[in-house]
Amino acid sequence: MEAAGEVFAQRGYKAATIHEICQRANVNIASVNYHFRDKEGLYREVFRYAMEQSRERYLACPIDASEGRPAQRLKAELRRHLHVMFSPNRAPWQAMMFFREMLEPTEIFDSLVEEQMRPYQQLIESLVRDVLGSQTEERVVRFSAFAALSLCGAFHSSRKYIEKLYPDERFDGENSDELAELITTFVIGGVRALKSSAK
Amino acid sequence: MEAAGEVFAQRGYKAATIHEICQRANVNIASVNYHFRDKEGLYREVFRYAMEQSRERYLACPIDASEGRPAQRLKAELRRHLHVMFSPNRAPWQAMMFFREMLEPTEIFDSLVEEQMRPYQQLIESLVRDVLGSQTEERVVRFSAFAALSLCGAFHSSRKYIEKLYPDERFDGENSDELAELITTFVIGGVRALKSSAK
Amino acid sequence: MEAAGEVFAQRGYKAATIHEICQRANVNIASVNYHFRDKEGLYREVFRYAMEQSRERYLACPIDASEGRPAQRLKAELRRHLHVMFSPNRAPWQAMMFFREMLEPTEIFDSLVEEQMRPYQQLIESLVRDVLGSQTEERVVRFSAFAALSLCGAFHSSRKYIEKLYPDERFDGENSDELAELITTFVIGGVRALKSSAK
Amino acid sequence: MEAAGEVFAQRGYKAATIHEICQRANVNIASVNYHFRDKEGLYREVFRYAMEQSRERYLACPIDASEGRPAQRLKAELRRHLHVMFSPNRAPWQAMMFFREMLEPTEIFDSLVEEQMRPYQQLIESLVRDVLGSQTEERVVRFSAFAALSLCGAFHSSRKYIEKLYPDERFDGENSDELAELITTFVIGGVRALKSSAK
DNA sequence: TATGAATGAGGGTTCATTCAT
DNA sequence: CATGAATGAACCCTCATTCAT
Repeated sequence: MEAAGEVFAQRGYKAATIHEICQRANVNIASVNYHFRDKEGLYREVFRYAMEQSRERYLACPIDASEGRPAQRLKAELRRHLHVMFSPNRAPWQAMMFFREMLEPTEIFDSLVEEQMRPYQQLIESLVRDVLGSQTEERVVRFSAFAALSLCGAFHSSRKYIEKLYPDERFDGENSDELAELITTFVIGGVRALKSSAK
Repeated sequence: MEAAGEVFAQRGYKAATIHEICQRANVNIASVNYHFRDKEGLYREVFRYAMEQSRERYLACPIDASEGRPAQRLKAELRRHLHVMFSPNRAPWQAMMFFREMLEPTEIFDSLVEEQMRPYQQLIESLVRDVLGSQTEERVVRFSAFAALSLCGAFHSSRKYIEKLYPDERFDGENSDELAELITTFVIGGVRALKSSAK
Repeated sequence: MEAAGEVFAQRGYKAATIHEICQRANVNIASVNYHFRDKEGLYREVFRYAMEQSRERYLACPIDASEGRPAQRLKAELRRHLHVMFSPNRAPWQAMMFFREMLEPTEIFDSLVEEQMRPYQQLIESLVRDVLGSQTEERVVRFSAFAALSLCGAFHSSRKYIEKLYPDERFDGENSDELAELITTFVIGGVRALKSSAK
Repeated sequence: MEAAGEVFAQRGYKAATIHEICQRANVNIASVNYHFRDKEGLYREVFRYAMEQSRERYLACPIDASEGRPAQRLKAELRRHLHVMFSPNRAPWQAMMFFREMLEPTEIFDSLVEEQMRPYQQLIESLVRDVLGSQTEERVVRFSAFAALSLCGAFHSSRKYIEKLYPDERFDGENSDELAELITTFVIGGVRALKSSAK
């Protein structure tokens, strides 16, 4: 029944109907109320499932370099992040659900932030801090980490827009490596520029 | 009836009810069908209205620098962009509607892209091209322009998320100037890094 | 505004909308309520108008023979009746409205019966009585008159059905004369058969 | 829920409300949409049901004479037809629905004609042909068959009109036998008259 | 545990009518 | 007289939920 997430992702919580969900899963409509008590219960469960899978995915794809110069380590981690995000065997609905929660947070948003996003955000922050030096203003570190991640996310969430804007260009999974190179280079450049200007 | 956009932005097209819309506007429910024929007609009209306002806002805030070094001109334009986006008297629902269209495009999305976003995208591209040099690969120019704009957008659209992540930090309109400084510095750094690596 | 009858005839009283009516007549919707007070008021007026026109039409097409043998006179009158009914310049909606009233009588039905149908029915009855002889049972006379008229009406009201049943046959206005010949012959034959059996 | 046909027959498809239907049947309004998907779905089903019942009714009332002279056989069949139509335990709404379809055909009308009416029409035609002789013009046969059946139908569908016209006379089920005698005599007379004139 | 039937709340839409201009 | 705007009632339909089997 986890494929019900597709519907939630595609339509949003309110617009998604358990009718469509159960039809895709070839189960009875009433079973939703039996197993999850509520439509909301189903949503919560699907969300938990998505977070779990997301965590596993990061664990399954280990950090490929914990050594090297700080900038190289940040680059490597961002490359991994992009790789996971654009992974072809990753259901695209999971990212969609996360995005929806950011636009209109429900009560579940808290757990998403705390359990999933903050830890990763802090990992990126530490890598950024290594690049910028330990005595850098915390604000700048946070800004950089957020900028780096949101940039990665933007290329994923705005796929449809980019497709429409540049029909002959491709900034998606098909040439994910080249995209990763562009993004990481850009981010590192941005981070270093902040380092220089902070002096 | 333009304040109906708030509901569309907050709830999404399907989940928004004309009941709530008309209640906020203190008008009869049936008036929607009279004036706009449809719920969809109302949505279209609200969207047009948002685009119109957005255009006016950019015209009202004149470009503050058409001279100076290329990087300075790009910085100035991004600063203006951020200033317009975080403008306190700007209804926050407009950005929200645009964002929703990017996530799940309707038939309206085309006009949004062509009339509103592509022209501005091209303006940024030309500024980026000035920084990178005219013989830069088109792909890199496009990437940089999109990255710059999406970075600005990210700090606006993820306000709630940032608030939750860093309750004591502020990356929003209240200190928009400082944010603009960080973003523009980051972007210029990123663009320059691409320039260097492309050689 | 008399062309509004078309809508009433085509859709029925309830299903007809004054919107469609006023659109066809190129007038304002509110004018209906101004001139006729009600939708029902409009209907009544249109009905009156139809009855008036129907009367005029019969007067305009005078009885072509008041002499000859009784059977010939009945035949002549039925031929005239069919001729009027299938008259090409006669709006088909008038018959339709009358038929609708027969299926679901409203308060206007009474006046239709008394002012319009009963007089004509009595005219046919008298012609039938001439054929059958004056001492014929009243019941038989009435039956024959009704049968004759309803037979004429059936070929008009069931046009669509006949078209579907016999796509290559035509029992309508285009060869109204031949149809009249068939019907009148049939009716006279029927009436005479009743005369014989009554003995 | 088959008693919903009463409402459709009385009011017509558009004017009939599922509210009234469900109230009569003492069921929830939404159940219509659950079982028949649509108001139209309900209509279709009710119509099918009516046709089914109509067929059964004819089977239940066996042909009472397959021998005798041709005119006697036609008479017998018409008598049976009238008997079925005026059968006291026959819901009057079924004829009404058929009649409505003839006046304003919907997409259902086709199946009504093909499955129900054409076969019976052809039966009557063959009986008429026996009376008239096999080398009679097809057109005359068709005309006679239609005239015979529409005459039977007219006395049923115009009951209310006849009641108003002759309040003290009765041409309905109560003395159905006498009516049948009148009609069949009339029809045979008409058919024979056509036979004579065709020579 | 699973399923088909039933239900009530709520949503969008239509439409006749009224009102102010 | 004419008209555009506004309104409330009513209708069909969807959908989450409950219930009996």
